[in-house]
Amino acid sequence: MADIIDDLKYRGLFNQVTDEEGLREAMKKPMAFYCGFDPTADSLHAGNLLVIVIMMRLQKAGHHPIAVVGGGTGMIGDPSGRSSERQLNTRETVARFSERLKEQLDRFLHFSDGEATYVNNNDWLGSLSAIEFLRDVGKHFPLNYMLSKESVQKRMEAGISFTEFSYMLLQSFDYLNLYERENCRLEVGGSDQWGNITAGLELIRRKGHDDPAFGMTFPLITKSDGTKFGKSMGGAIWLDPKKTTPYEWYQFWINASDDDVVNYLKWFTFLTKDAIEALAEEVRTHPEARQAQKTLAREMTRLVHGARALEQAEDITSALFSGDVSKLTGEEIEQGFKAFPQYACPAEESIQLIDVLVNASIAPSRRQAREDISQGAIYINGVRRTDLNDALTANDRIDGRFTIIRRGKKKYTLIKFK
RNA sequence: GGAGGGAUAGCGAAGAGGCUAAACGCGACGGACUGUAAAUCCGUUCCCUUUGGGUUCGAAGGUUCGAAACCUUCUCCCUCCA
Repeated sequence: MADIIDDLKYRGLFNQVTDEEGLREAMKKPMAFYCGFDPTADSLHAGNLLVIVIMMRLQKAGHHPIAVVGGGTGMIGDPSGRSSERQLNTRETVARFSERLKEQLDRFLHFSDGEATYVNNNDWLGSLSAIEFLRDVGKHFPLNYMLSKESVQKRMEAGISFTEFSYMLLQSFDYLNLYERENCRLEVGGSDQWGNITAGLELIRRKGHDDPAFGMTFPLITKSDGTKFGKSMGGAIWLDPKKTTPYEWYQFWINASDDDVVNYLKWFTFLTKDAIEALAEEVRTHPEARQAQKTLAREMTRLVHGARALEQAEDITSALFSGDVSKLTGEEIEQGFKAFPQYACPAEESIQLIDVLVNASIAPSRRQAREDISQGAIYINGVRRTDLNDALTANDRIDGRFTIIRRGKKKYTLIKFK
């Protein structure tokens, strides 16, 4: 097995480490490491996946992952990388989010069979009294040290509450706890976590622990065009199939630009260096074949949603992008179109196309519907319709039940007749 | 408390009595091209079947044949002085 740190460096996932030589030495033996996840939503998103995959890499290299869900710190809010104060969530919300994250993380790291450990820092932070905290943690941090942190500095102008200011102490207390209870020797995180990680190491040192502990960060990833990674059509890309269907997930990755796709392969897949370099060569020589994008989409969909969902996503993709949806059977449509908006329509003899578009929310207004039709944006079962007075009839129903309407290049809506 | 400046379509920003459903830029959406890419080009972007109609320019009143534009009051924002 190649050196994990070298592998991370190759993949562009290495930002900085507190003591590289020391860590390399320590990693010759299996070690426990941790990474935190903030319960700020009811699902992890594509950006979080990077962190998960990095944990999996370390796990594959023989180390033991501890995933910490911030049920306690999530009550406070991490100021790192943020320009304004966080809106606090209720106790119930944080608890619910935490539970979701645990379920999602389990699928990748496998807590149940002991391959990884799950903890919620609410377990120790929730019952911690203010007095204890100030005596046992706060006493070890000079105010100057805290004030000089970048996360705090950046907020001095815009304002920062005492609550968020204190956040770093809570996270360092996490590390101390894991160090003492789980023999955890490494904390990893995005580069914005450097301040919090080093604060943890500081606390461990000041508590008189000699056994070395480490911190390592990876860069915050960006797209080549400078826009934020992990967004599509304004919305975030989630791991939860109810929020982002496997088909949408597959589409998100296959739409990666040539400039980004090789990076994504390095960051998110477990393909070897040789395999990645071969695909990079493909991008250079045969960009139109989009081998790299296809491989990426396949890998990511299999990883997150499994082989069966991948198969479905590929089936839907080929039907939709060949434009030949009319060949699909009723069964296939029922399976495949779960990913798309649907509209139940009364099965009348004939319905004005414009009315259908508006009723099914494909167009926001009749005026817009007319415009779409006349501009050639509307396809019924794969066939363009440009007549404003066109109507849907029984002939337009596949299997007597379905009509597939496409607006623009790839927005599909399934009309179900009943 | 005093003195000014501002509020215009998703956002930014023109307009200072009729030629304004409101320039321009961005965004968004369509189309062409293409590789489900990028770039580019073209079109649309308040609502309604119309070279036509309706409802808009912070809110409410008023002046006028006619107001986003003028007056009054109110609400909110910003700057300066205390």
